[in-house]
Amino acid sequence: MSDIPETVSTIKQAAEFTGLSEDTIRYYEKIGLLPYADRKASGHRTYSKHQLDGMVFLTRLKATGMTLEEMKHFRKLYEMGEASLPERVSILIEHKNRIQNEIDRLLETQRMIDYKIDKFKEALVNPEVNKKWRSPFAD
Amino acid sequence: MSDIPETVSTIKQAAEFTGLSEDTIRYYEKIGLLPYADRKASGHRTYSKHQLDGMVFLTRLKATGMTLEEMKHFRKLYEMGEASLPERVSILIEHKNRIQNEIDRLLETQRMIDYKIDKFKEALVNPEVNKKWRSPFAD
DNA sequence: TCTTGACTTGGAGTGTACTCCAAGTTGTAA
DNA sequence: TTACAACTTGGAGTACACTCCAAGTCAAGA
Repeated sequence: MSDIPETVSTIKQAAEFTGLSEDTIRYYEKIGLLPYADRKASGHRTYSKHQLDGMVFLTRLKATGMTLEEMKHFRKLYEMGEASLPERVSILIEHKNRIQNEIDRLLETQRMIDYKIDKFKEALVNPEVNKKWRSPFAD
Repeated sequence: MSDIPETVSTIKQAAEFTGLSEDTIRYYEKIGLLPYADRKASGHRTYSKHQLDGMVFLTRLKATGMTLEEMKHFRKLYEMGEASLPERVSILIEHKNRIQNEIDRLLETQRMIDYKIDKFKEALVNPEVNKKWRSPFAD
């Protein structure tokens, strides 16, 4: 049952892999969203592949609207171990529902934009349309 | 060719209709995203139905990731009249594509969350799974 | 007329999430 | 060993989008 040695990355490589900036990674560690990273003798941070995967997971949650505070809470549950699994599942289900609502809103706005594009194109072909159909835009 | 009289709203009613706060509506006017509103003799703002529709359109663009600066640009084009129609169409098409990319990312994250939920549930039923499958999360 | 609530302005303050900087240390290649 | 890049820290600064406040004006009902 020995640990499989994992290749280890510098913060620069971690930034490249995750798409986060080095400053952002340090910032996430500073606010407690990422744990205090392993260090080389020099004090330089090192990251395992597993940790990089974790960071990518974070970027997904963030990109889908989860706040840093919510992610910190999720992380805290993770650190508490198996007992927190049910709550972690329910957080993920809740977040998935939020994503679904967001998708629905985006689709609706796409339909609205399509409608407007059609009207604009009509107005381009026949300027009279423009007189009858006033695009509602904040005037 | 007389103007159809439109019912006119106070800023409070505008806020209720659009979901924006009164402060936000004044802020949008202050930064030039909304034009200087019509006033009653008292100086109080008034809004037509058409203007309210325009504000709702703004909230849609905002909710789908357009920045206030981009919306200001779009508004400026609108004020320039018909000559700007082609650019307005291309901005909307571009924005629609951004929305599509966003939808794709959201769907992908949903699939990832489903995968994780499955794994969590397996771990709940059979704690041994938890030992073998380490959730990558920033550790 | 009095009171209460809605509205006005300019400007200051807030929350989120970074982003940058200075000053110092470490790693590597010539 | 001398460059020079990469890394470290704490803390300050920034961007965006509001949000709140004070001090004053206006409107409508009892």
